[in-house]
Amino acid sequence: MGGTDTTVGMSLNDVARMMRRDFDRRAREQGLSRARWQVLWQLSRRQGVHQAALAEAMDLAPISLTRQLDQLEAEGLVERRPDPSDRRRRLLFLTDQAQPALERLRGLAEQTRARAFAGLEPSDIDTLIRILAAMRANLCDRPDQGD
Amino acid sequence: MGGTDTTVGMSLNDVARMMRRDFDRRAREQGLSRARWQVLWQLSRRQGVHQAALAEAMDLAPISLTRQLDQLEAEGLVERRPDPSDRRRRLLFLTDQAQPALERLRGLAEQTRARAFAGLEPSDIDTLIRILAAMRANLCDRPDQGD
DNA sequence: TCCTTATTATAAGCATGCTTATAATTCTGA
DNA sequence: TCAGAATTATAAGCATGCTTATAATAAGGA
Repeated sequence: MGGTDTTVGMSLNDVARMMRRDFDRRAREQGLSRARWQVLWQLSRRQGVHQAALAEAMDLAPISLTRQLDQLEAEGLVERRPDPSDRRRRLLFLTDQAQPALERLRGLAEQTRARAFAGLEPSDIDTLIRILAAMRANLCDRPDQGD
Repeated sequence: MGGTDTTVGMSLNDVARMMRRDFDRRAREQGLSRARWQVLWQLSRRQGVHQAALAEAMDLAPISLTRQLDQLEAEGLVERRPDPSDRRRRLLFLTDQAQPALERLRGLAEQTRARAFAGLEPSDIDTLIRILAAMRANLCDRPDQGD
């Protein structure tokens, strides 16, 4: 019993789900979900990465990325090219089509962000960013870590 | 372009997912997932509520709760009783079996919580709780809310 | 060299959230 | 009173995360 109520974790999860829902409602008409947009977003700053590295950067199981990439490739937003130096790998690139979609969805994300943080002090948001970074580091993938 | 990077929302989502994963790994051997435990947890403080009200309290779509309750009922942890005053409703109660499961899983949640917040100041955690409460209020279900 | 182990991508199948649709019941207002 | 609207629970089917398993390839050590 560390003192703090375990509900902090539940709240965090709830708020994340509510933001996801808000964004996905906005993005519905655009035909791109939050999850797929996030892949494009990450990829835009790591062109030429291979799938395992991108999955690690996003703290996602590689297989969770595979299906998103299948769809994004089918829609012509992402291209997979063989890696000449390692035939197991496939390198990832955005296509020209991806750029406008990225910008459009960035605008929607900003709307969700603005709604979620309405009325909060900028210093609070900075604190939140700092706390989340620390938590991410704490949780970064080592399955067997006790109390 | 509101100034703040949209990645705050993505980080929040990532961290929530990482906590969920950490908890579910611990809980696997107990046979109860985080989602179902959370239903028990909320129910323990609202015995006799009907499903729509519980869903609203958890900011969940009612149907999302239905399936969890189906399973919890099948496992003997939850009981649904007809509401004599409204035949559409079914009132929810924990069974005696639920209490030990609740306690066990509360311990696991505390482990995940401790890992996630390791090294953070208690004042930071208080700030986080306050920020999350404000965000939840901002996001509370009114689908059409722009920038 | 060649056998063993690790890495990469993927497949299969589960968990849990969602939207949309439906049936039963209740409420409401002419 | 009774027809139409709202509420409650549920079903069907999709999205997206996971674990576990598999096939191809690479790397490393006797």
